[in-house]
Amino acid sequence: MRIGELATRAKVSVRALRYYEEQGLLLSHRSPSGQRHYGEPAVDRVQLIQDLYSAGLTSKTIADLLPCVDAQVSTPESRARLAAERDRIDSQIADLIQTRDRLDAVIALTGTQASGCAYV
Amino acid sequence: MRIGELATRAKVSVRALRYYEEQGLLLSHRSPSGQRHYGEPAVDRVQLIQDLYSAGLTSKTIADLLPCVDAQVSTPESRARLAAERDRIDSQIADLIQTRDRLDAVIALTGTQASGCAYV
DNA sequence: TCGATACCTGACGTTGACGTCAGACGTAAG
DNA sequence: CTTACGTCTGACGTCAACGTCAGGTATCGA
Repeated sequence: MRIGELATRAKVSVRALRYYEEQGLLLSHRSPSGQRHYGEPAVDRVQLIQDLYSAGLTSKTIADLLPCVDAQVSTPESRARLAAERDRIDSQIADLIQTRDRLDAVIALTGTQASGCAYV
Repeated sequence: MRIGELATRAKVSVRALRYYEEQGLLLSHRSPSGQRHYGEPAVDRVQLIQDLYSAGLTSKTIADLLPCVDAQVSTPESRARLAAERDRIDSQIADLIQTRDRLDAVIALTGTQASGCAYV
């Protein structure tokens, strides 16, 4: 498929896909005229890239780690890197849960007021 | 305390504190010469602000919601806003857990290789 | 064959949360 | 009183992940 279709199916912009390629996260076959073509697995890969981005990983980190995901091989360094990122995400989850609970408490408190309006 | 001490104790930069004030997230008493002074609760407040930032809230959103936290009062709109942000954080947590598990799987796979080095 | 899209490569613009620097004033220790 | 450090207000710089625009080429349905 071409870049437009991949963008639609993976729900990202065409610009984002070109950016991923620029960062070495996504490969494409080029037609003789230079247009990018992708296989089916590209859809999942883009999704994975998005997930890693939204988990707070940077392009460079993703570029470092994706080869491990691809080849399912790792050097001692990349294993450490993977574990470090996993731990970072773990503590990020813990922080988020704390913040969510704090928001919940606020909601509960402000909810107890009958109408709870500031200018009653 | 003055801004430098607050920065140290809350582990943020002086610049960040001035930025928070600029965004309406943090108040200060000014000495006659114009220097900022803070009370003890400011330390916790800065921590809360940081938590909300790292949960993905924007300055404006935080500025909208902090009055509810302070006064423990809310309008119907702010209650909806609080709930919306809470739900966003919830799904963010779910996404992070998925990504973490995916990383775990990768670690498990690459770990099975005895030494797992790419250039064995 | 022709027009409507889709795609290409630069390259500059955007946004948020600060970093950093300049130039001037405040404050505390000796 | 001086010296050194803390603080002040602008105001420009930064960085990542794209958005957007310009000018030209490709592809495809009718």
